[in-house]
Amino acid sequence: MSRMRRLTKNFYQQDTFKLAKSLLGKYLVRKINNKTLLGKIVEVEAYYGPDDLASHASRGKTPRTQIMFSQPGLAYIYLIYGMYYCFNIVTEAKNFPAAVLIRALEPISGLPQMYKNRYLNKKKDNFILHPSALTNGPSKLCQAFKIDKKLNGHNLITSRIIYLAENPKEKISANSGSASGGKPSQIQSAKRIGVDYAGDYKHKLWRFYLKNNPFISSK
DNA sequence: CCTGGGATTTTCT
DNA sequence: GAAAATCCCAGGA
Repeated sequence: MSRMRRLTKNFYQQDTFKLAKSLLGKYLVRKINNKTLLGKIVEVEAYYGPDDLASHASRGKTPRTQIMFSQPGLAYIYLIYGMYYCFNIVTEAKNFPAAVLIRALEPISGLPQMYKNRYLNKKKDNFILHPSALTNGPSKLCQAFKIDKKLNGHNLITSRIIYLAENPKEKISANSGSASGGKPSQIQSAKRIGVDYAGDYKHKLWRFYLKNNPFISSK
């Protein structure tokens, strides 16, 4: 793994949809007890503005959603279905609520720890599973990377324990899957998952993923 | 391949 | 009190 470079403030100041697509191929870095977990982002969803009925912010500023109205580059993490977390990156200037949900990663390093984080206390045979099962869903990747509400509001631009990075060699366009000279991955747009209640907004093609990537959560 | 139900608790009505 | 930006497992085709 060649040198990683942390993404800085200006990266997060792009508009939400550009940022969502730019995130594909970037890396999530998580430090726990001096050890590093690393995953490549392969699937995201945008939640945009006060009118987006799929967004928590469509019901206004509340104790939970106030972070979405905050500055770009913060982590928005919430509990879902009583037992899972989802990890988002806040976008857009203050008072305009928007965020990008990270839906799937390709696990890059620290896989043994990810297995532990996902399957501790469960009677699964860890090593039968394909590695994609570690992080091919928004709450799976939170388990694997030990992301929970303690990190809500964390600043990804300055944090030493959770942040985003890029590999300068992959600057133009992300490569998916194997490293051996593949063509640049294409970005596929699709409907967002699990938002059937969102009226017209359920049809928006605001999910983005790397085409044919084996680590996405769904086609 | 697909469909349906249970887990579990915060959040907002 | 209902719903939720999910996951996992069982059962049927």
